Amino acid sequence: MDALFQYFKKFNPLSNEAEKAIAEISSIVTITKNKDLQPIGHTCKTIYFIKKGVARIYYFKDGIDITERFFFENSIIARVESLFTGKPSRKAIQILEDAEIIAINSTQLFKLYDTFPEIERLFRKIFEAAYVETVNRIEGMQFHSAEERYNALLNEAPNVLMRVPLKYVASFLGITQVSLSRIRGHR
Amino acid sequence: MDALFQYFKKFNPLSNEAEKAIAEISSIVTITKNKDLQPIGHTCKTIYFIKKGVARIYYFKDGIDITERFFFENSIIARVESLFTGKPSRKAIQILEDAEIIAINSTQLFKLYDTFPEIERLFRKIFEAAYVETVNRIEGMQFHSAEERYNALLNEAPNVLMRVPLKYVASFLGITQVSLSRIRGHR
DNA sequence: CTATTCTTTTATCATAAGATAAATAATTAC
DNA sequence: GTAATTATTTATCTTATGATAAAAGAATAG
Repeated sequence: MDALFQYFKKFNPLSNEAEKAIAEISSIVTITKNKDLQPIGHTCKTIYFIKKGVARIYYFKDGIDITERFFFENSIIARVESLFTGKPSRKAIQILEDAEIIAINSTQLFKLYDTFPEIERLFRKIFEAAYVETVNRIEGMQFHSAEERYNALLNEAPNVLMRVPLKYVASFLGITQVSLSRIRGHR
Repeated sequence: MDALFQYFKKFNPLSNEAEKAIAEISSIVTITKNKDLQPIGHTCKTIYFIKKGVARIYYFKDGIDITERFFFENSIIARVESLFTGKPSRKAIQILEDAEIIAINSTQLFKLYDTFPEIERLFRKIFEAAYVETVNRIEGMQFHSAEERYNALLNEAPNVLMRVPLKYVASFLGITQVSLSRIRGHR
């Protein structure tokens, strides 16, 4: 649990009572490679924090498996388009390396917002930062060739390429696996 | 100002005092077509609400003008990657139709968060919704041909195509103006 | 109202990436 | 440790989109 509170400190340090309140609505989950942490079609009622392992959010478009994003140690995962709307998600969370995860019950968390403004502020800041990342990602997707996007990934997040099967990286970059392979063989 | 408070109601209704506090840090701006509401390089210290008019956020990549997003009546604009990080923005906000805009001083707004948790909650929800939109947009960008993206825009936001010069739409879709023109002539 | 500028379309050619198939290479299961 | 499965690469062919140039059309300024 300590890793989580360390992570929180970067956004908004919490009082002991607030930490305790979050600990009470959280649990530790260990889950093995290739398992789905959350399936497609379920409404997201949990915010996850990865202590160890790798995960991705993925969905199917016209029967093709598409990776929306990868997640590594010390980050928060949630299918926000479900979490914030209450609608079922068309996306799943899959574990790509055996993982140790902290699961925070979001229904109870949102209730804590009323009694602990500091918790509301914390998660406001966490999701503001995630929003910024997403906006920046759009910038990287507009008007860049597949090769440029691959090279950017190689520079900015080489761990993705080292820890994740390329077939998942391809759809994340918005190209086919074959194209990715071609690009990697530079031309 | 009323249009703004009507808009807020959809997210989190405010007390009269909170509305008054926001009114005090806001001002009305009228600005004409083609003007920049905020230039590139400035740090975003204002959250705008469009009462009337159209705007876009744009930036230059390798000297090419790229539209990140369009904004119409009854929506909030801010260059969040600057607003939430305090760093200067590489993006500008340009007015595409003579506009009437409410400008909220974000520095003062963020101070109000301490005295009015309801205001913090309101903007948390506004930006959560904006975050969800952005996540959904990424989905539309992965693995879709330019033609599919054009048709999606035509269905989901025909007002963009009716009120905005096509040269700006092209970069928004991630294609050249010439390609867009070709697609519009269906092939 | 005319000239100038800006926007959109059309045309041609070049190229990056898709589709499909098949060959290697690497993992996993037994 | 071997077979079976899964992942990656290589090859060929096709197609969508980029780049460039030029023409047509629309908007704006004087």
